[in-house]
Amino acid sequence: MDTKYYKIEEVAIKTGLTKRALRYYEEIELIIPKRTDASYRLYCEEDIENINRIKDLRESLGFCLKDVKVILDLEKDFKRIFKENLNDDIMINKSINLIKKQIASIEKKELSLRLSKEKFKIGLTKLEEFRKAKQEE
Amino acid sequence: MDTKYYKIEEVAIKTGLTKRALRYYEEIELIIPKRTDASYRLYCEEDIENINRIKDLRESLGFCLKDVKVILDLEKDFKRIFKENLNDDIMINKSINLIKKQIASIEKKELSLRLSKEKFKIGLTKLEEFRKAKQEE
DNA sequence: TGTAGCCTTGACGTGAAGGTTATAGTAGCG
DNA sequence: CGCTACTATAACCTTCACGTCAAGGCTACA
Repeated sequence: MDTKYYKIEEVAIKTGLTKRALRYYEEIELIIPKRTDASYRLYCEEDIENINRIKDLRESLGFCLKDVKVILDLEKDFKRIFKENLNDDIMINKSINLIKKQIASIEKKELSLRLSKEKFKIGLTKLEEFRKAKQEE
Repeated sequence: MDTKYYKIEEVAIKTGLTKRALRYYEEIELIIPKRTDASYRLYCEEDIENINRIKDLRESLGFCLKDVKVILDLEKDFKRIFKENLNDDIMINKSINLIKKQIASIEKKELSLRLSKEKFKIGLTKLEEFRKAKQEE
């Protein structure tokens, strides 16, 4: 496999994170890139996908990096189960339960968002009507 | 108006926040309760509504307290406009634009959540099928 | 009137998520 | 070979959102 690798600055530009953030993510074992002989970090495509995923989970959805780690670890287990055709009941059930929890947490957030949006939309309509009335005054 | 007022501990229990958090919210001018003569904090119903809103905006939606302040201030303006029947074009337009921004930001979050949930659901189905297949082995 | 159980204001501590600065190694180019 | 632009680690600094004492004031009730 001749996978393409990216150095830290390219990744920073591609993802919009800072180099410090990327190094920090390695510090907390969230994204661990390969290294060159001179120990330059080398990120592969999958790393970048995960970094974008992290950005989204944090910025849009308000997960902290600890939560994010749980999610990424879950997906890792997940891939291993299929790849290695594991027959580990305990692990499979653990993964299933964790996924269900994540889905429930997402659905809770979705509900909050819907309600919040409704509130704003009603306000918007009222304000626009108010403005129109004032203009016709 | 004989509004009901609550002391800090009652509010903490009612809202699930800590007393320290409530004091902090006052420190950053997010929720500023009235005071007794002995300067005990007295929260009214509207304060409590706002506190619950803050909880939701933060915990579920991942807004930081600064963002929350912008939103609450917006709602305050909003109420003033109607209550005082203001004819301040600039303020009305500012409010409308801010609300639109908030709605857009919420819709972005909704999209992220939908995608994230889809991903988990697909994974869940695959895992459950996998487990079933293993059990029948 | 005393005392238990609230409340107040400081002031310092803490964990998360990086920012910043300093010092030094490395890679490519003329 | 030297220069420039990258990279590395390490150490310290910052902001947010509170937690945690400490020292003292207020209130209700026996």
